[in-house]
Amino acid sequence: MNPTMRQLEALVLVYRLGSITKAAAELRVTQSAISLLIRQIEENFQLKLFDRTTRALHPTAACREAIPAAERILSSARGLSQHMRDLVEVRTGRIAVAVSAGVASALLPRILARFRSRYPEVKIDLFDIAPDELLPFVTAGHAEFGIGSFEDDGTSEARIETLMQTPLSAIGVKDGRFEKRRRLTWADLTASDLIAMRRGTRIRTQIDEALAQTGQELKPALEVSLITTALALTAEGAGISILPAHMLPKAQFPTLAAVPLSQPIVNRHVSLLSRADFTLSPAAEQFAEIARRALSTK
Amino acid sequence: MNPTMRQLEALVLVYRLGSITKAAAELRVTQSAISLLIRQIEENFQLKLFDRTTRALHPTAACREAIPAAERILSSARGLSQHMRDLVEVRTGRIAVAVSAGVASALLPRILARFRSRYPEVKIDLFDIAPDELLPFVTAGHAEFGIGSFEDDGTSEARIETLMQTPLSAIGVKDGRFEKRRRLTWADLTASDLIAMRRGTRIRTQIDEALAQTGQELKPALEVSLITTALALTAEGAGISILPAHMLPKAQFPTLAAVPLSQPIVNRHVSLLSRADFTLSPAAEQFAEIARRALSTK
DNA sequence: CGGGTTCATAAGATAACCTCATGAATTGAT
DNA sequence: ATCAATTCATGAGGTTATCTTATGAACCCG
Repeated sequence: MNPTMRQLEALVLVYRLGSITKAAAELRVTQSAISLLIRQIEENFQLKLFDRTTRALHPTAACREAIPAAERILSSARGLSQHMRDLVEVRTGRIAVAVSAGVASALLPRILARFRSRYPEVKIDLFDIAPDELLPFVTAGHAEFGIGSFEDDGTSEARIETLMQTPLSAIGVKDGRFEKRRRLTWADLTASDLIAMRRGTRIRTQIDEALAQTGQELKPALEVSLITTALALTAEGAGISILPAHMLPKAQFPTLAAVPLSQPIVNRHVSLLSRADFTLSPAAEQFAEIARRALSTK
Repeated sequence: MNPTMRQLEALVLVYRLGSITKAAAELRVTQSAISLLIRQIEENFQLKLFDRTTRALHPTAACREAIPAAERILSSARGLSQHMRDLVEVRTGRIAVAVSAGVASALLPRILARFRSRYPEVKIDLFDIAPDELLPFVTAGHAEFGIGSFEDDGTSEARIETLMQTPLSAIGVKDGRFEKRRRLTWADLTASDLIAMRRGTRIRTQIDEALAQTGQELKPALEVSLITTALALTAEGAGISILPAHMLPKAQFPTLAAVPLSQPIVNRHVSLLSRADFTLSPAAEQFAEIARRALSTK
């Protein structure tokens, strides 16, 4: 029969303190409890571990052989507990996060900075992938959760929480007038050169569908694949980009401003995606919480 | 709080089998017992270890981190149990034995051979020391027990058990007549050249005291310090040695024979000496047992 | 949709564990 | 030498842990 932790604890402590009474005091139990534990472990092993007169207490050879093993076991158990506590208190851990490219460049840096300053010990595996990949990637378990814009396709495998919702905006060069506008309509843009995402991308599809419902149509001068391309072109004066406001990283493009578009207002969601049937690790939970705060106060 | 062995056992088994029910079957308890153990360890750690729907069971990241540690702990515990069992069953161990020189050469070889063939895994530290050293050596804890001839000085620290008792004998060369004698008296020897241990040795002291009580006196032609010297001299025809019969190793001196001396009979004891307040290890116990049998049947 | 499977949970039984009270042996001080 | 103090052992009794039984809920599969 295997010894219990309690028995090993008693064994080591009695050995170290050379006394049942002292060991009992250390463990905050009565002397008879320890006396019993020692007897139990001796019965388990069918072996005397201490030669004890009423006065003195001497470990036997067998005891001396057992002590190192017992100490190893106890310290491993304590180490395990400590490690688990560290995980709970996010002093250690590793999380895998998937983000769509747009989120990665515009929103993630701030979230990441906050998280890393708060929980510097946690390792982060960052996967910046195409928006369409987000859902399967997380569902397959490659990442604990994902942040980005994607369709809720209704499969119950995923837990989806909307973190922020920003209107599609016109992004143009600050010229003293443009950035003062509180609002623009789609119709206001007909005279301008427009830069939009290529047909087939999620953003573009959403725009086209929304405009079609109001009998309008987007006629971009330029179509691009990457958000940063659009922004760079706009910054160079090539035209006005049509993008969700949150996708403009202000630090990176200080000369640009975003003005919300109305009639119709087309909202883009940024959501947090995770597997419905899996608990987030404490570290991931904290990451999600920081993402929530960073994006909701915006 | 530290996890219990039982909890770790359940954790590892559930992880390995991917099922609470199967783990329960393996441990011969009900499913609910395991369910409870898992919940307990989760509460201890304040951490989900398995994401479980009613159907499936998935280890969390924390669980995967815990498993190796848990397995180490369990296998150490089993290793410890195994080691203790090996000690009990004398499949391993190490014993320190002290013997006086006379015993070492004449009696020990046979005991040792038997013990080693029966318990080949046990390491033996053999100390062949002067008879006077035997008691302090064992009392000081340098050897688990000793075998030899010594005075029982009455201090209760030692446990003394007489293993054999042999009369002092005349040891001479087999010449067709000498070895046929069943018995000789001390008086019979007055005409012969006698070889005895030097004055001051225990054997000699005992002889002198016993003879003095019957008004006799030993007048050796030669006095030596070592038993083998006496035997070698006798074998070379230098005279008759006066020694306990058991001190003649027959294999080593095939030409010699021992004839008990009477009037008076002077008995020498060979005893097993151990510390009264210490338990013998299982290996030592077996060694003592073999010594007992080897010497009593003689 | 119903039988079969798996996990969760509540209640009760059993076993493990601890405390309390007491005794025996030994030490050390008077 | 005697007596108080210390230390360990042990038996009785209560508390806590642990297991079983019984049942329910969720899910899968045919």
